[in-house]
Amino acid sequence: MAEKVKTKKDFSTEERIKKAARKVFMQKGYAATRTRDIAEESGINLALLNYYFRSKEKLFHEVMMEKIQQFFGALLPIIDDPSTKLESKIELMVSGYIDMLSSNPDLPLFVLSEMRNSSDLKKILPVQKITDKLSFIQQLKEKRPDVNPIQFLMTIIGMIVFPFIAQPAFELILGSNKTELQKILQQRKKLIPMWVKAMLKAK
Amino acid sequence: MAEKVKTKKDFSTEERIKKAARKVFMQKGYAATRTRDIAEESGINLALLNYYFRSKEKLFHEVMMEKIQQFFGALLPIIDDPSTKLESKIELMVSGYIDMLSSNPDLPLFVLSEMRNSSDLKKILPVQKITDKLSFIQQLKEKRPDVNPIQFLMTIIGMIVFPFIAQPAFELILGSNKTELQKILQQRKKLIPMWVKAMLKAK
DNA sequence: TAAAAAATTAATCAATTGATTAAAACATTT
DNA sequence: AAATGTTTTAATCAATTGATTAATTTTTTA
Repeated sequence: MAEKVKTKKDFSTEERIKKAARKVFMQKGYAATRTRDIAEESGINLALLNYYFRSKEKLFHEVMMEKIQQFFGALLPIIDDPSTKLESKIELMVSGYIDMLSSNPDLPLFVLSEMRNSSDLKKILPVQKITDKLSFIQQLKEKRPDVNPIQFLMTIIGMIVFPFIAQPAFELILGSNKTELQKILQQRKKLIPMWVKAMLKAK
Repeated sequence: MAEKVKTKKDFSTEERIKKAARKVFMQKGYAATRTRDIAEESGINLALLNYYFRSKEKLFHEVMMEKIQQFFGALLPIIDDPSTKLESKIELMVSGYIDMLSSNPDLPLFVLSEMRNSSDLKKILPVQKITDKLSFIQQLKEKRPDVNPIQFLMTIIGMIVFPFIAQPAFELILGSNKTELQKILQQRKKLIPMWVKAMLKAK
């Protein structure tokens, strides 16, 4: 029941375990991960994992919260800023999100896979009542009142995120050429905004 | 070592196990699935699973091959038909794929998640040398020689598939309204082709 | 129908795995 | 330095899990 004691060195051990947990959980998912994998990856004794985090599930929960925040949170501040107009907002979110995902290519598949299971995690999502409040939604409604803004949101995010989710498949198509895929992802920073603008005009 | 004996009733038992395996594997993924789950789901004794399929992994492999075929195979015949021109090809693939995925909403996340692990599965993909042979790629090259056709392919498939992958997230946004999401997916049959045509013109 | 083969079951095994324990090593306080 | 508290370790536990076994029931063959 006693709370964890926070000493001066918040890094080391506890943080090393968490870092290893992030890596292993992200690569293999919750079910395929053994606590021994995490212990080995962080170079600590298995018992320390339970000493610091009580259980596999609790440790996972902490990592999952971080990753959900990272996945959804990176987008919200951009699309919710009322001071940037629609077109530059699109450029900002595409460019920013592609950069973030390039540094965390496993993030989307991890978050979306693990979301399906734990029903309690869904409740804690930072997605409460996005519907009308977001300035991005408002701006889409103004420009194209005839189309459900969710349709645009789905499409734009899908354009950005899907290449990361299907990365193994696309690497096969490209002859498992890793750098080629990187080049393509960078090109999309310009392509997607151009295409989205065309979409917004399409009748 | 002896091969499985194929009697007249290829359904029942063996097929019941496979059907249950499809359901449970698709819902929970390989690692989270216990053979006992499958046995229970199919109403058979646990030992029968090994009697018919030798191991969890072999059973999974059979299911996975099916699902890979279903996921990629449903697309190839449409986009590889040289007799349909680009625009109607787009309409066909969007409509057909949305229908197929509406009947199998777990398919994309399952296939793309499980692909990341088993490296041997990648080799057996029906994606060998898609690059130039596909008439769809050729047609894209003709219409827009300035853009890598993979960029279009990524985008179109992403538009179609992403809503299914992120379904739990979108259900939250829509207030976990299942029918609302169905309506949106049906609308996309017309929206996506319209948008893709606009993309193809965009400079 | 008797014998042989195939299908099914209950019980069990061995390995894995999350977690705990008790002792040891290390650090801090007095 | 002794006492106290904290961190780390090796060993072990109990539950789970994939798989097997040996016996039983059902089906097919002769």
